[in-house]
Amino acid sequence: MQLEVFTKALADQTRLRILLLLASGRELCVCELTQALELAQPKISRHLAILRESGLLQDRKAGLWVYYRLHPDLPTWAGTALGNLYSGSMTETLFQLDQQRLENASRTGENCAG
Amino acid sequence: MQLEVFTKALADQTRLRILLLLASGRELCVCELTQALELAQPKISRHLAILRESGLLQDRKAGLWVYYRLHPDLPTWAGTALGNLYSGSMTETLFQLDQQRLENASRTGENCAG
DNA sequence: CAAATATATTCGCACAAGCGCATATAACGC
DNA sequence: GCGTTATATGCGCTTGTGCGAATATATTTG
Repeated sequence: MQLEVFTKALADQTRLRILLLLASGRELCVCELTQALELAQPKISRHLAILRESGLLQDRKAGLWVYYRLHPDLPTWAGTALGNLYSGSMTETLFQLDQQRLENASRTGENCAG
Repeated sequence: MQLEVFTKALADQTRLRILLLLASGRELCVCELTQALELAQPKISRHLAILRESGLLQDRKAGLWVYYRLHPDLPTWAGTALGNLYSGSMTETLFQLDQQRLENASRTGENCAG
């Protein structure tokens, strides 16, 4: 993982929001992300593709769904840096709401044909 | 310090190189940075201005020189994240050479009318 | 095979960002 | 005040980047 690739991947709000939801090591499918971020699906998919091609995320297909998680080969410094950014996100409403909507969606299990 | 401001500030190679040289808490003047990065002075100055306006750096004028350092009000998570990126930079020649050229310049004290 | 659902991709566009070059500003020494 | 050194800024240009809207590709179900 090249440092500049890493920082450029973080430099977009949508990608940052996605990464913070995955920072804990959690695995999420595209529709869960669209619900949590309340953004159009093509937009999410395009940014997920960028993160995958940058080596930050790994995807796993399961039937109709595609699950994304932090890439297991991510170097330690990168994972740790993400954790620091997660700390920094605690004071910003935007990111907090993402987390809440994610919890709500996975608790109620609503849609994604789930 | 807003998370997105922070990540966007890091998303340029020149700014990343500057920040990694300052990550230790060290204070450097513009001419030391131009020597270490081997880049044109106006380019360095413009990126320093971006980092200052983003709240990442603080400047201090001393006669003919302007010294830059990490902004003292930078939140803990930001400083720690920079430290992690510094770890990530250890495997990349580009950043290593910056550090070496900086050491050489400050050891020999060459120029900057020094 | 058809319909439905989940995800990915293409396209044209608008805007942001970085660049080189020239020049402006500021502080110092004589 | 004048020249010199250090730093900052303005300008035109080119490239990159994100966007919305439409469409394409899978996979499942009936």
